[in-house]
Amino acid sequence: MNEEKHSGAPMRDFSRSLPMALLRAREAVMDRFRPSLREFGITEQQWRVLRALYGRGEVETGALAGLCCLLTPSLSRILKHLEGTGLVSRRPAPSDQRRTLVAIAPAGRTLLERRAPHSEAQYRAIEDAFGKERVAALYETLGELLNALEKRKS
Amino acid sequence: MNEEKHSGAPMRDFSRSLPMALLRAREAVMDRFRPSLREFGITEQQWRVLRALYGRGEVETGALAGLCCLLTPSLSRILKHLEGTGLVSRRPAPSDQRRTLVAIAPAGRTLLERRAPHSEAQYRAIEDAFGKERVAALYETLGELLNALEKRKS
DNA sequence: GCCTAACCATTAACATGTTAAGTAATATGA
DNA sequence: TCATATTACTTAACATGTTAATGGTTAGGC
Repeated sequence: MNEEKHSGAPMRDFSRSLPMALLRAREAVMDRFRPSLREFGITEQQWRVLRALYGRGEVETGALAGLCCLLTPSLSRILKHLEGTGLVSRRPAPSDQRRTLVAIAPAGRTLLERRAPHSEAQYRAIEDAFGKERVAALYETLGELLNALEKRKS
Repeated sequence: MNEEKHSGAPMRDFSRSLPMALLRAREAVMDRFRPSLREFGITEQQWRVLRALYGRGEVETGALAGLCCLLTPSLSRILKHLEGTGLVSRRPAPSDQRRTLVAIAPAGRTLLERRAPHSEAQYRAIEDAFGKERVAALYETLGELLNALEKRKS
């Protein structure tokens, strides 16, 4: 079932889509974190930015985008919002006026430290449900997949 | 390094974020598919819809959303676009006028069958880079993670 | 020093993600 | 059968994803 007759090779089964499999898994994980994010009035991406800035001093916009896995246009809008609500601060780099240095602001630090325990609780729940060693192994596998794919991109 | 002194427990390292790890991996994979999607003038989500409809006859909107891992508001807009460009067709279900039945149209089928070989080529490249067995094992692990998380959501 | 290329961030435009509200059709129960 | 709740989809509003274009800023060659 779920197949068609064609001249060429049969179509790959839809369940064997790597992007879909990764997306589904990510959504299942995020479902655990979304309630607390909503409770703190912050989006997933805004959280990623605060999370990346925490304990890191000033970071350039481009580097921050890499850390958060965001494209710079998205980050640009997110920073505008975070700066507006006083969670981060921005200033041009003294040595190079093209660059912008971003840092977490006191309000951002406070928000992050308040939500962190909620986040950790969900991590524990996930490890309980799936197994701590299996979670660790998954990090390992995903990191290796990254290494394998990032060399020689076609 | 990358730590701070606080009263409570130390902050989880940013590299140990499961959503981030899954997102990074997915982005690395998608980087392989995006050029061909662009070449065929279609977005990732539009492709997912065509891919899900292919070989499946008529599908209700709600079920289609589940198959594609899309929320229904997003799918609603995507279907409007796909119907406008003649890639899918929609009609109300005869038995229940609330429901909408969606099917892939001939133009959609043609587009899908033309792009499929490009997509398969990238799958082969990924399997060559990471190992066919390791890719299969990853599908397995992600599926089991899904099972573990979808029971008793808190 | 000056012109140009390269660089970095932002803005623009369109598509999607996310939550809430709206609308029409069906099911339910008094 | 009629009011009500429920269901399925759509719209709305705001935030982000994605690619292209814009606008300052610095670097290099001359």
